[in-house]
Order: sequence, then structure tokens, then C-alpha cells
Amino acid sequence: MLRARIVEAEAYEPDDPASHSFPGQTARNATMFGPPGRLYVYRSYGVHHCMNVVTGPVGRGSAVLLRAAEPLEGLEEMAAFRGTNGSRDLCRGPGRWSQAFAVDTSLDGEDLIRGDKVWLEAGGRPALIYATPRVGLTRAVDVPWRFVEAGSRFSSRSDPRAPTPWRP
DNA sequence: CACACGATTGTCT
DNA sequence: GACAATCGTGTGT
Repeated sequence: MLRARIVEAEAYEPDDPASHSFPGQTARNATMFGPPGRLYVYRSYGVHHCMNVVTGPVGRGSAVLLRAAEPLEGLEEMAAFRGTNGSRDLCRGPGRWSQAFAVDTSLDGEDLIRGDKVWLEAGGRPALIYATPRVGLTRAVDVPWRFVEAGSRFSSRSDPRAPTPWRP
């Protein structure tokens, strides 16, 4: 069993030029337009995989990219999948996290609420969350829809110099 | 069928 | 800080 705690995520909306759902539904992003609570997996740069949680109702195309997590359980297995050791880096970045959990496009569409391969569990909310611009985009580069636990050493980037606290 | 490109990462300077 | 790796997907012809 592998377990990790989400410390960083980014939101993507259908009217958002940076979102895969922006151009409309296609074969690749079909899961984004399906029911919420499913896992949307896509391949990035031909090399890595990235995990998203579908958040919108059927037909909308909203999702949250899972960018980084604090490994909690099964660290040796994660390290074996990644071919490295060092707990800080196991799930630091969307590609690394997917690799640590051996997630690829074969798991696209998995039910994260009732599934038995990969799922979400309720957890406590971080005491302080910062909102920042999203990472690695060429469009909508200033939209502050990256959310990161303040001060987490497992996030993919250091905290912003002038942090903007975010409250749900 | 040809082409451009990307929600990344690791390596090298 | 710069750059290559690598390929599925979307678009246009």
C-alpha cells in the first residue's frame, strides 16, 4: 500500500486557455468531461505522466492537477518504482509522483471514490495555503490557481517571496 | 500523411 | 540557467 498527503495542486477550468479542456472534448481529455471524482491521466512531453482529479459535473471539463505530496507509507516501493532513494523527492512534482505510484494512462478514468487501485481519502486541511501562478504554462501564466501548503518541504517549489494566503 | 507542441525532468555548464 | 529527451495528440493538407 502506498500513501501520500497532497501538498500542492493546480486548478484547470474549461474557459481557461491553459486547460486541456479549453479546446473542447477530445479522445485524450474525455475523462475530464466525465463524472467528478475520477482520475485523469495524461502523458507529458512524451516521457512523464501527470495525475488529475476530475472536479466538475459531467460535460464541464474541470480538474485539479496533483503536483506534489508528502510520502507517508510504502516509501521503499515508491523508490523502487522511481529507481532512486530520498523521501523528499519521491512525490515532488507531478511526473515524479506519478512514477512513484506507478500510475500511467492505463489508470485513466479510475474511480477515486470507490476504486480499489487508486483512491482519495479525507484528510485535514493544511493550516496555511498559498495561492500562486501555475507552473510550466505558456498561456494564462498569471492566473493564481496553484495551491500549496505553506512551508512544505515536499512542494515542487520554494514558497513565493510575497506569499498570498488562500482560504477556501 | 506531415507537422508543431507540451500542466516535465535530469543533466550539463 | 540552458537544453535535450521523446511521443501522443490535435490540426491541417
